[in-house]
Amino acid sequence: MVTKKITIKDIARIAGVTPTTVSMALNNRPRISDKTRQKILKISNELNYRPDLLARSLISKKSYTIGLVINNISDPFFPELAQGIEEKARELGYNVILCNINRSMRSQGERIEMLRSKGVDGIICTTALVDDPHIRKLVDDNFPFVLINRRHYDPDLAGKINYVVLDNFSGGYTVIKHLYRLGHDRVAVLAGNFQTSTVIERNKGALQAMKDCGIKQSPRLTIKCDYSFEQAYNATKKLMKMKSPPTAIFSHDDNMALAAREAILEMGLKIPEDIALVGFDDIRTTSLTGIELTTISQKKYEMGELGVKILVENLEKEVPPMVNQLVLKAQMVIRKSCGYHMTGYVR
Amino acid sequence: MVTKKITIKDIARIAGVTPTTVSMALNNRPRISDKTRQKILKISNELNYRPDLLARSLISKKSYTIGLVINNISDPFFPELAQGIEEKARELGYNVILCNINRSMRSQGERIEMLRSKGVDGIICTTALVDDPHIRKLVDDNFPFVLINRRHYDPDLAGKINYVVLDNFSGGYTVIKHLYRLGHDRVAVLAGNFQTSTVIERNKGALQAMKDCGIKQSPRLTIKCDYSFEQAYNATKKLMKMKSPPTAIFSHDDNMALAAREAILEMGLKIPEDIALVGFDDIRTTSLTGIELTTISQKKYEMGELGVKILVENLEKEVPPMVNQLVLKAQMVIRKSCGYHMTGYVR
DNA sequence: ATGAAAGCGCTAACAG
DNA sequence: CTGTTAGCGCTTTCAT
Repeated sequence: MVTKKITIKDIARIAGVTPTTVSMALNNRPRISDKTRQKILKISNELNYRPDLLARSLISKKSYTIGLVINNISDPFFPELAQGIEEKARELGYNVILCNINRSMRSQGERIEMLRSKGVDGIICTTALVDDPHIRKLVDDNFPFVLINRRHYDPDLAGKINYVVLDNFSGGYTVIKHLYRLGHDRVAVLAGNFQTSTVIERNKGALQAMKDCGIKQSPRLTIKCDYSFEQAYNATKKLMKMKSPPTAIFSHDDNMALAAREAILEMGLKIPEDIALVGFDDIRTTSLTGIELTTISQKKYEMGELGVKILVENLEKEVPPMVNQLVLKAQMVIRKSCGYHMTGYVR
Repeated sequence: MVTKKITIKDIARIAGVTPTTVSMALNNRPRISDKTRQKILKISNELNYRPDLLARSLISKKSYTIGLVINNISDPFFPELAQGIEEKARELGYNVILCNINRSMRSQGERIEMLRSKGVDGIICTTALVDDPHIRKLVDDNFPFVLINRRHYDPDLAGKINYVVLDNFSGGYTVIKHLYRLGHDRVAVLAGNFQTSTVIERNKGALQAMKDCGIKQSPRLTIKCDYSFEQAYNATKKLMKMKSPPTAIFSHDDNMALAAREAILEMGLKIPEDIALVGFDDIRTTSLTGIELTTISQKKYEMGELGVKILVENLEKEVPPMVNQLVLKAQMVIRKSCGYHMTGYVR
């Protein structure tokens, strides 16, 4: 049995006042005499009083809790993001309910419903698809939320959704341009899920760069791997066995790039001598000696912080605040896997 | 403005019944005519009714939410653990509030209080110190909780605390024995925080193995690095500059081992030729080609699942269930960093 | 400066 | 089968 719960009634009884007074005293409201307040504070300390925030939320319609919807906390992109979110939320007085949806978009809807039922004040979603009906519903219901690393493409919703994203187009563009200048005009792309803005934009950027460089990309060189290590591994093996294999691989995330690396090394090939490799996200592992993956950096922690900041502004401003749509600049981290350190730019 | 909230009152009014009936119908209680139930269900669907779980919790004293206290979700040990926890919790009908306490034990107490105020049904704690007063308080209050990867040493509490841990003693023992058999009798230890059972036991195991092997360990070879990458990096540099440097390093976690690796490689030394290296935890990065760190495996996902399972059993059994203290077997993953593949066991 | 009464949304005990 | 009443713990008018 958990020890009996102390309520303001108990304190009131002991202090010889009413619950109202106790409530007022504990919430530092004015119009309570110092003497009474002190007495109440003392008793509440002695009894180890712990306010029931659920009861308070029932009245105030504020739970000071936000929901975080992510694919999978084990994907190395998310821990830092989640840390930024949790720590910023905490700083602003909020708790975070974590929801792993593991790629099942069906479950995304349920989880969002659950979060709303549990009274979260807002939601941070990192899993939205470009035509996601659940996101549309949130907008329709005027429920506060922010997308991180995702956009929604519905034109009706265009100006209404808060988001924090990297400039993914520019990221994809930069990578291909970089590779081209290093002499690569046959670049395979290991792509994520094409239902997400992230992938669509990275890919668009890549294609645009190819076009600008006069490369015509064979569709066979763009392979949908859905952010899966295994799929990327297998795809790479297949790519390298082609009659004329690519001379470089651009992976939509570092995790798949690491998978490609395993495949490549296992085949006895060398990075970057035999094949250049570029990732995306700049997860920690990429900087280790011997890995040294060229990649696009993402300030994951800061993105998390920003998302929370925007969300909480929405929650706490009386007037509906402006919609915030942040697009962070993409920056390339050049390491050894692209071969830059060996040759520099050819042209 | 968020769209006005639909309550059972609204449904009741429309259906021409009382809120009680609606409540009963929606909760699938017997004694409601099928006709009424159907009508109520239909209306509640049409109105997009979403039950207010906070209100329900206020009565039932159950929130179906558990608190997860960890140091830092960005530490690579935790994401998989958290995933196991979240997914198992979800399967059992619970949500998870994530609390990063980032090594500030002061904050641990506050976070636990906050979680309890928010009405969590139980707590999973991965940060407890061996004499942690907050844990003692939970026991005193009879509040349901489970430690993961931690034990508490208070003899009064010995039989009362649920936990899931690896056999850390055996882990430490195995590593040293392994290194000794490979010819290493001068092994440095990069240690975590000695206020945790994890570290105390890993170290005890290591010392016992040294004793059994007839090694007398210089205290200068055991260095407290507090699980910090930077501290481990610096410590390694210092170690390697000693007059007679160690021939092997045992790190209390993989993260510090990777730091040691960076330091070693930067100094132009080779692993394992110049120095053998063994980690702990078997995080993903360790298996990559070129890293190939020998380590002690931890089934992080499963530990998380087990923790939740034990906790929820505690929450849902009418009779106070047995205390569960699970000690999982430690298993070594031999890769290249210890040199086994080159020499095998000498004796 | 304090108290009395009402109610947040829901459920449970007891009637009818 | 359904309604009435009461109450979870807290806050919030409105009195006094």
